[in-house]
Amino acid sequence: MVTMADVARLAGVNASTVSHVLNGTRTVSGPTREAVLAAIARTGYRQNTLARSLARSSTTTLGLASRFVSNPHFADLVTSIESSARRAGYSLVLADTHDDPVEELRAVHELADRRVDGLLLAPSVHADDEALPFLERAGIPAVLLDRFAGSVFDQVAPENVEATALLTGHLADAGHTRLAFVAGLEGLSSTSERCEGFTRVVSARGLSGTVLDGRSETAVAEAAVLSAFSSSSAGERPTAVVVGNNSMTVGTLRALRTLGLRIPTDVALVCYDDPEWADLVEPRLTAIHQDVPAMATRAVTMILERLDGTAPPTPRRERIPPTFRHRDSCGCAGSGVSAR
Amino acid sequence: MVTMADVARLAGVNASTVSHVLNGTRTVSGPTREAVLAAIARTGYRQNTLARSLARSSTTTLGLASRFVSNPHFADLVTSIESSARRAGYSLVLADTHDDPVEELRAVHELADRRVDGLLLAPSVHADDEALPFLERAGIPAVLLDRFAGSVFDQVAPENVEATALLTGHLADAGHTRLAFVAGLEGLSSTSERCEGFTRVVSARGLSGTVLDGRSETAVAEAAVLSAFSSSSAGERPTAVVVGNNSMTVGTLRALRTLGLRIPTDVALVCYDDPEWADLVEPRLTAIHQDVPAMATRAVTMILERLDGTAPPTPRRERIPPTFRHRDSCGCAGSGVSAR
DNA sequence: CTGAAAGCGCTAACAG
DNA sequence: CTGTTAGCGCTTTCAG
Repeated sequence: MVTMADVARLAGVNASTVSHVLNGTRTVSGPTREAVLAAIARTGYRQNTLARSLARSSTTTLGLASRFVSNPHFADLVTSIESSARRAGYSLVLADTHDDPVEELRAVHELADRRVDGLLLAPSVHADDEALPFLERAGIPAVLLDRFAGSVFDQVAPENVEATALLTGHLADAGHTRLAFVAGLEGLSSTSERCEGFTRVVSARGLSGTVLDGRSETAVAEAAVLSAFSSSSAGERPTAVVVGNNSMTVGTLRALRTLGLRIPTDVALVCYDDPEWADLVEPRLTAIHQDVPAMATRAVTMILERLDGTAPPTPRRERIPPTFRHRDSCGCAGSGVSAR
Repeated sequence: MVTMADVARLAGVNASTVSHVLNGTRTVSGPTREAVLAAIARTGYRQNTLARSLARSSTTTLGLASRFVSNPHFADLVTSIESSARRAGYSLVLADTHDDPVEELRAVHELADRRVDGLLLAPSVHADDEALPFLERAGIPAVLLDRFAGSVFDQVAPENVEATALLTGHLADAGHTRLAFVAGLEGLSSTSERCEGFTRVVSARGLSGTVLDGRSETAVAEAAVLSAFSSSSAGERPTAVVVGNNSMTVGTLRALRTLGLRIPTDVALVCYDDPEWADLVEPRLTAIHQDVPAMATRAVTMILERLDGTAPPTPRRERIPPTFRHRDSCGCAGSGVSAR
């Protein structure tokens, strides 16, 4: 690879001059600049970001640590983050946390070792134990994504409690009295918040509410629903179910089909998260749609503000409001009226 | 941040010794190693990958350049690549090509500037013009993913021609004579190959085959199908359609529903790509399922072999065989028999 | 307006 | 078994 020194030699100038024309960091005379540019063109010189980063102790890189696999929003998330990041001149490095504290710590270490300027983290269940303290100690600016944890970093997540309460209330309004909730991975703030929304409505209205553990996974949710619905007689089983997220909705649908239960006739269904195919299935799914791109770009903005010092001194906690998509799977009177 | 020199000082040794215990690159006496390790623990020292990479001229980083947005396989792809990469000790840096030659070149430059050791690229339509020659000139090991382009790099992609021919033949076997094909972005090898599979069967059997341009996008496909099916009378319009990929399947389904056409009664449907929800819609989709994780891990293996010199001198071109998932949307006699 | 020189934090001969 | 000494390729004072 051709280096800056090579270019300098060819242009008959000092390396520092080459650096300065490249970075526009001091005024360079017309002819000199031309010579340098010519030499660059002739040699096909490309700056070595590594050396540059080392010298400036800044990498213009953002790290994203999140669970990759079985995260339905992952593609959206990465796409939005990458584009806002690179609009600001930053690259993106990834590390998978697997939603496991050990892997998460490894991921965060890895990113820290690569000296990312800032870090976006979807905190795992026990992020407060190791990962967050490490980041704080290391002084790495971070924003927490999708879930809340600790209190020293900026956080941005969708609103969960009210949204799930809305979903639950919607079923109750339609006359259902025996409800089930398919819950996500235990310990995540998103899980407990959605659970809270469900429980709140159930107790406020004196309904019966069963919470099933779907562990945020398709297969687990499928098994949980299968066993819950097949073990109870038709007169006792829930007549409506609220699903806690995307992947578990897939599992729930599979389970109900296996059981031969029709939606919404035999059991009504509503879900947190609005998959791309929500309006393609029969019946179309009534769902809470979260604005992943908004959350992603907001997170990037927050981290950039931390980096350039324009952020407020105290950590921010923000909620992105989701929207209700009223379709047919709820089986309520007004079903089929709105939204696509 | 604490540096290696700090650790060395604290341990009462030379920096090189610290380096060697960290890398296991020469034998260090028990006590010395202990001292170093203790110092590392006490200081919370973390290696600076930047400096290390600069000194070793190797970053143990792989770059992935691909279209992010509206790539249904993206999440799978990244997940698989990241995990195989990090099993081998490599990190992953991303850059979005947007499937546009200009953005692609920018992406590739960016990755090159970061001195990735190897590059995985889903080549855009005109990758041969700029991006590939650049990589070749720069001597950056690369493997092409998902589509073929040029002939100097290793390539791995799903089989397209036979798979699409199979899909088309399946419809023909069921008695359809007027077929339509919703094609992807023009210029991609995957598009032309799938088109070829369709066309081959259509002409071999003397059928009528219309090719619609869906540009690999949901909305475009939707519009194309909408206009094609509404402009022709019931007696002339295709009775079966083959869709070229995932995103366009969504568009096609939406269009058919808008038109009030029932599947498979009014029009039979089969598609290349097997979305997660293929068995959740009514009717369940008959589809070609490609093994994205297999392709991803194979690509990583190939690049690693290039890096450690175990790869054959001549570029490899490999196909990952997809599988046929026979479900109900084809409406053929045997429908509903197999697969979930 | 431009050159010289010191360093960023680490690795890797080269000595001993 | 361990210390010294050059770099890796760039940025950035400091002079001039």
